[in-house]
Amino acid sequence: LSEDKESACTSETSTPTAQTFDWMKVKRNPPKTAKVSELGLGTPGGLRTNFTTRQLTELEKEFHFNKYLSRARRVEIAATLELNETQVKIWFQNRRMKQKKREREGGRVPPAPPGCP
Amino acid sequence: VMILRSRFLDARRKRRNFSKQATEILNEYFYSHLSNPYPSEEAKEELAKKCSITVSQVSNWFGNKRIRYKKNIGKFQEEANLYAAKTAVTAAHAVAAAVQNNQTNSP
DNA sequence: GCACTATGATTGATCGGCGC
DNA sequence: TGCGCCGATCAATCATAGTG
Repeated sequence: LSEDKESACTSETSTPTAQTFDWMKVKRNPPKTAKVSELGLGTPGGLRTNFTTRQLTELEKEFHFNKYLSRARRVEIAATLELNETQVKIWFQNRRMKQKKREREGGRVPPAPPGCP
Repeated sequence: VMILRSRFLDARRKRRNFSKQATEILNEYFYSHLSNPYPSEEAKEELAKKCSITVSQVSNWFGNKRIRYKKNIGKFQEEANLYAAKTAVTAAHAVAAAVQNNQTNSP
């Protein structure tokens, strides 16, 4: 028994469909990615950092060893890979979710399709 | 640097577009819930079954749809009206049925 | 065949809620 | 009051499929 009460800008003059609901206005704050050196160096804030192959490889390796990181380990990895502790923390969180997703609905459907080019 | 791209030449590859009817079902839901196009987990499962795709694919579809829709509402206006009309017909049938029922049950 | 657009998937990061 | 985590979502991008 739940109803959505989204606000709508009813500027309709002839078109029944043309409302702007709140979800269409949602805007995310830009990433605050600072960096190891908190002074304006390295990553220009507001950009989605692209991890290098080396960083991803190391993170992946660590993940297989531990699904969760201790504060100390996080600091080490962040320093080694030149990333924020936050970035490492977020990476692990996303990685765990990815893992869960695979286990959940990725448990099958690998049979060899009959169609062959 | 460019080699970094080849790093993930993994899954995104072989991509299949969903069937015409699957897209039809997803769009119907999207436009009939345009005020709040966020299907619940249960709704996603139901849509996934009807469309013969996974729940994740349903989530991806709605995620992409919402972002792309609000990015350029005008571009989807035609599509929006199309599905709005479609659901309107359904509603009309319901109303007609109600009226019929009402007339036969009015002393 | 090739340029351009439509579309499904991936992913670093954000948002709101929860537990400690 | 703050922090880490979860679940969902955002937003930008990648690579491919479809269209002209």
